[in-house]
Amino acid sequence: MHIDVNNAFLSWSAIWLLKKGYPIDIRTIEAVIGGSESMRHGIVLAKSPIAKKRGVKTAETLREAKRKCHHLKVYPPNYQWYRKMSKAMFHIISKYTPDIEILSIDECFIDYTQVRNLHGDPLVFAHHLKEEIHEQLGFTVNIGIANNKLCAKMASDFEKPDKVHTLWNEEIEEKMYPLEIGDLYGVGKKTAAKLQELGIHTIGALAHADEDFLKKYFKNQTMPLIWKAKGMDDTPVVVVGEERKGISNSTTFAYNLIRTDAILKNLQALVENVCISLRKQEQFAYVVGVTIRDKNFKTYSHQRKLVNASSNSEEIFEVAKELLQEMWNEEPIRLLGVSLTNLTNSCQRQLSLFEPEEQRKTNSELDKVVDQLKKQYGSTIIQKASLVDNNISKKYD
DNA sequence: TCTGGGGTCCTAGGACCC
DNA sequence: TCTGGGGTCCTAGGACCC
Repeated sequence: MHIDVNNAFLSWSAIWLLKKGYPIDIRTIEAVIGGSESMRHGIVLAKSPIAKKRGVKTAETLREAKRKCHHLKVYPPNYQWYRKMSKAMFHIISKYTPDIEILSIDECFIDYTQVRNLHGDPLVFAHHLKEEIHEQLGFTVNIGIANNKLCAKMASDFEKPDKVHTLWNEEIEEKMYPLEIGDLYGVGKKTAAKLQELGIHTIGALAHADEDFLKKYFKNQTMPLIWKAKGMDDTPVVVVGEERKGISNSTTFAYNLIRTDAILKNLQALVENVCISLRKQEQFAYVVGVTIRDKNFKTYSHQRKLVNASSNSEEIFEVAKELLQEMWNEEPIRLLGVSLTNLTNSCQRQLSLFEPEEQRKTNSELDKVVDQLKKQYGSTIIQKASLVDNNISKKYD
């Protein structure tokens, strides 16, 4: 089964606003959740059903959305609250099975096969679960039931909101083949456009397409594409642990940055954020990456593998600075980002002949003390003097 | 006042090795 | 008659997802 919150951010904000005494339920008006335009974060994060009916699309600019929807109301996101609602929902679902794969803040898969004998008919169960979430938390979900994850995901996307759908193997031709090619999970804008050009407009057409013909255009991706179109998927439900494959933090500035000192200060703040997250989960990173986007929206990234995995803010900042310097062409910078990947749990070190070991130990002790202080007294209790007044605040703290 | 932020996975090319 | 073949690792960029 795939469980998916209907208009997650918007529903969750609606609940929060009602709780605070706001007189209207924003789920019932022309509304979106969107970023601040003056901060240049002005895109649609979630839309109400009526806004959707007017043609408003997720991720389009607020300006565009307002053009389509004259009375559009825009509300800011509240990530802390979203995380609370998300946790509460997964908690309810976890009561029924430990086999839960959390895909994102608002959706998950569960492997019902394992608990079918316990909870009975899947359709009956899904309706019950949907109602329980609605009654306890106040928002609706869609649930898709199928023989595999791909089809369950497709099914939960059928008619919304507050619905349970099945997409059993024998229903694939009837329910999935007529859909547009872009509706297939894993087929995005680019692939959809390529397929359309080749005359393939529906999922069914892709399922029946000539393999050799497609291989000329999609190479290794051809068979996975066709399998998906046929509703084939044998990936298991994997209980996803807390550990991530990578950690990143990026920010679009309200104004393009051109001064080196301002850019470095922001780079350092981003490094601090990702390092703190990394140390929180007691991991170390082998690869440091820096991304910039210039005023023309062109994005560049450089990354470097370290000899020794690290979680040390100073050490990683030094690498990040080098990466930035080697790719920055002095163009005004719109976005700056830092990523840590190739994470590991242990930090065995190759001792260096040249690196002073004492300095390294001091740095990591310093990190520990700073982390502890932040944990005990809040994240604003201590910070680097160079970062005072920095404009990157931790959104997810 | 155009165009977020956090992810995962894949590909292609180059360096390097035997 | 110049320049094979198999492999690994690293990096930059892109597609896709919510």
